[in-house]
Amino acid sequence: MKLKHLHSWDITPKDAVQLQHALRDQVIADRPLDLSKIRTVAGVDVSVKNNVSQAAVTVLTFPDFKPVETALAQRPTTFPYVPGLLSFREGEVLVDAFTKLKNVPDVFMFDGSGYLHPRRIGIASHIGLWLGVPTIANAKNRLCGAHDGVGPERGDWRPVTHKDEVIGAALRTKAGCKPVFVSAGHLSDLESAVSLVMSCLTKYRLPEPVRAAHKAAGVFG
DNA sequence: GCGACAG
DNA sequence: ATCTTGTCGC
Repeated sequence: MKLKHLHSWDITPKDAVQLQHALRDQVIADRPLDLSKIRTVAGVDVSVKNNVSQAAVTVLTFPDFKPVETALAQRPTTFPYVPGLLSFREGEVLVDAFTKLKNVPDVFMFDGSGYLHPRRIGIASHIGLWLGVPTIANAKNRLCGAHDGVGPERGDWRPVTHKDEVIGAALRTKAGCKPVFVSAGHLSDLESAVSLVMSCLTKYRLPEPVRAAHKAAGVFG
């Protein structure tokens, strides 16, 4: 698929923060998704092994999760892991994988945060600007913000707030397991993101698109 | 100053 | 993220 080249990935952590401030206003995180029109969903993930990053984008049919296509890409891992700057560590290799992707899905589900970010531009939102296609975020841990206790049943959730703003949701995707942190990416909104994640659950804590991408990224070839 | 901190 | 077997709990 074709991507929009918005900037270079060869920058310092300090300049990356400035770039986030310059890009944040372009992110659309208040646009509802029409779940009834979604026919394909792609999971996005990156694994790191011996200083080599491998990106995986796996497209699945929705809502039956049949595999359609998986695009992979590899690159030396250069940018360090800095909380809040994950998109600069995984962005370039992800763009390589997206460029190889033939089937453009209706929405991309990232393993990481989106609007739930100190500057409201986590990896799902940032890369969403390059994609120009709806994205949502599903993180396994909380990057920032706070929330009250989440109920014990699958589907229970509580808003995550940061500086008096609701930026995401702590969602119980499976009883007995810790919640996941859902947020809007780009061209989506929190409510739609929570609905889509819930619609992508089977018998595990993580939604199928993310599980599929994680599995594909972990196996080098 | 101290603690928190996606993957 | 990654290093790693068995084990406790819903």
